[in-house]
Amino acid sequence: MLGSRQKDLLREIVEEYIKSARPVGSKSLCKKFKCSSATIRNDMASLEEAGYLEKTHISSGRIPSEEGYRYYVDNLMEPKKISGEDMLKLQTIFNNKELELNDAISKSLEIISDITNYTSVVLGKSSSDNKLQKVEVVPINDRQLIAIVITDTGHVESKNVYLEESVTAEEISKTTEILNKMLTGTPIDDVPSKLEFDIKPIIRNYIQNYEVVYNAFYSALSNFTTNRDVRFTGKANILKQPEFNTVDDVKNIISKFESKDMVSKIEESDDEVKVYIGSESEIDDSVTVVKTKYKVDGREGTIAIIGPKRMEYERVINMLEYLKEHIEAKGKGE
Amino acid sequence: MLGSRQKDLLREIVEEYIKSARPVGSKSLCKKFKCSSATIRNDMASLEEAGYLEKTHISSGRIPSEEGYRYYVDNLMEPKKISGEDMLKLQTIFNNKELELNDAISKSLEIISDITNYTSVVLGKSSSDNKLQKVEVVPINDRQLIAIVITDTGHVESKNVYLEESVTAEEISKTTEILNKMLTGTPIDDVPSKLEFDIKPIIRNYIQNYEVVYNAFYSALSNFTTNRDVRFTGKANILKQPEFNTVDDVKNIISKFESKDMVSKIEESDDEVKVYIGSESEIDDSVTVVKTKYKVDGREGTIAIIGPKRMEYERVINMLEYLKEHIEAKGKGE
DNA sequence: TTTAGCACTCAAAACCATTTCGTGCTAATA
DNA sequence: TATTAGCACGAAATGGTTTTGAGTGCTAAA
Repeated sequence: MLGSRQKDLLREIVEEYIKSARPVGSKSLCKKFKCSSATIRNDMASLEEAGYLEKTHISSGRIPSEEGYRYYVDNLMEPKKISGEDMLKLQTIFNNKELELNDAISKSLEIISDITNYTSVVLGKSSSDNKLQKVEVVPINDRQLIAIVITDTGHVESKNVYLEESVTAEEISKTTEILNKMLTGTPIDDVPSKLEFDIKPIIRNYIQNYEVVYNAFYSALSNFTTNRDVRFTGKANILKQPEFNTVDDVKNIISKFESKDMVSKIEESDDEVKVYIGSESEIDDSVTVVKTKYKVDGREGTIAIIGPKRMEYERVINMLEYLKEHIEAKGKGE
Repeated sequence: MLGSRQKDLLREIVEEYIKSARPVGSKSLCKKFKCSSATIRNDMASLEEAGYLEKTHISSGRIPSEEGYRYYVDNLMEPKKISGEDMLKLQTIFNNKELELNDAISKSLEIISDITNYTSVVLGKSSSDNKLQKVEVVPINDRQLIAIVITDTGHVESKNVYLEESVTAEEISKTTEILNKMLTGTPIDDVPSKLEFDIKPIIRNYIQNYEVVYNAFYSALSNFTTNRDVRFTGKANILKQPEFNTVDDVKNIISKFESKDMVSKIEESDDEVKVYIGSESEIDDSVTVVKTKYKVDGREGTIAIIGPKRMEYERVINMLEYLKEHIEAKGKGE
């Protein structure tokens, strides 16, 4: 167990390192603790023993280890309160009634990225567990239609329908009617099988050239993009952080950011604002991810901030909490 | 004017440098030209005089200048023919009938990025000069609607409509009817003014609580995202190129890639495949952009490959030409 | 027009000494 | 027992020197 001065010391070291990005030495803490550097060194040694501090080389100052950051976040951070300045900047966004919720979220994260120099992400919830509410069909020309699928949560996805031969307008509208009658309320994932087993036989009875129509709609509606709405802001920001100062570091982190499974690693299922430090992030040992889920009338998403482990934890956590609250309030309020 | 051996020499130097990324010296070309290094040096000096070659320092080998690449692309490249291997990889995509055109384009560019280690971009045409073809309105709940706007070229954009008070279904459908009657054929850019001056007075006559309805639709339909459909693939690829070997180079190029006006600099209006070398690219002096416009029944877009100036020009140009052809064929064919 | 030969340049690598920062340890002290 | 002063030591960063190697320009001869 840590003594009280040791806790203070750990906090001081973490915060100093967050500010300066340089290993902190014993001498620099003397005044603050009103004792000699030797005393500090003794405590530092205990903290290192306990796994909360590290050295970059045998005779360097100390930097926090992953566990050190964790302990700081869990036990040492000051009570949470967003700074007035930060709040002000975000407020203007949410006061603007004109802005759609999605745009407001994007804009907020842009601001956060700009003022913190970290990277931010919005990740819309996949629509796979949504239910189909309506299909609209709009003719573009005699061989092409657009099918617009709307889910119960308001998600819209449009698909092109290419007909191999032209089909009369009545046949299209009859098909649309059948699709709506049969598919409303169907979970998106079940649409393909329902098309094949329930709808195909019915269309056959009503439509002359039913194969053309069926094939066209089947290929349009069978593969819904699990296309999530993903918006990154400030990917290049993280490069401003001094920890990325060799070519390899930079290349490595950029590659991670661009990789295909990046998105899956950001998704969050916890309602609280959570902090994933270094290896906990699963993205890269050198970064921390702060993220949370938001829920707006059945529609969910994740918002996340990615920065170096040496991140301004309090500030980011506070901003994210504030943002989450306001997103959910705006979602209800309007 | 360049002598015939000088042309051969320039070609050889460009191609060697593209392969090796290292300045090429006079001695290494002796065997190929069956002469001494001194002779080569003389010709190199002329080529440098003419502006086609450069030195990295006073006693280094030569590298092509921007003009050197330009001359190579315009006059020295071999006749264009895509390699069988590259073609094979792209063919599989276009043989897959299931794939939608947009997906096929994305997939092709993914492949190109993977096999070349360059970055590729698809840029859908902006919808600003499209005309509104239809507005569909779908109720989500009593305070929220979704307005779906479809253009004559098949572009679909959905907007959320938030009502301040609930409005009857009849009023909504009446409004929809009016919108469609008045707005069909209107260029997207003119929608806001038409709403205000033509439609507002009419709605007033038909709808009880017309202000609520009008305000809701106005804020939904007044700002169309000039949101272009932009898809980058392999942004991190360019970092594999040896020219980006200092931290600053890497940071610089990544920042350029992430900057807001990147998109506008990629758009292409020429039907041919065009090459923009270094400063011609307007993105960064260290990159080359190869790009072309494609047109599929009235819908246009740009496809582009971004790589170092030291790019495999022939290969990229050939692939892009092949791709453009097949996109347009597929667009017609189905 | 081509070539051999030579002097010269510059970048990169290797080497070395010096400085700086901060440590661990020991022994003395409060 | 906790703190402190003092000292020897380690590693990184800094800066200067030398060496090496690739490749050039120029001149004079073939």
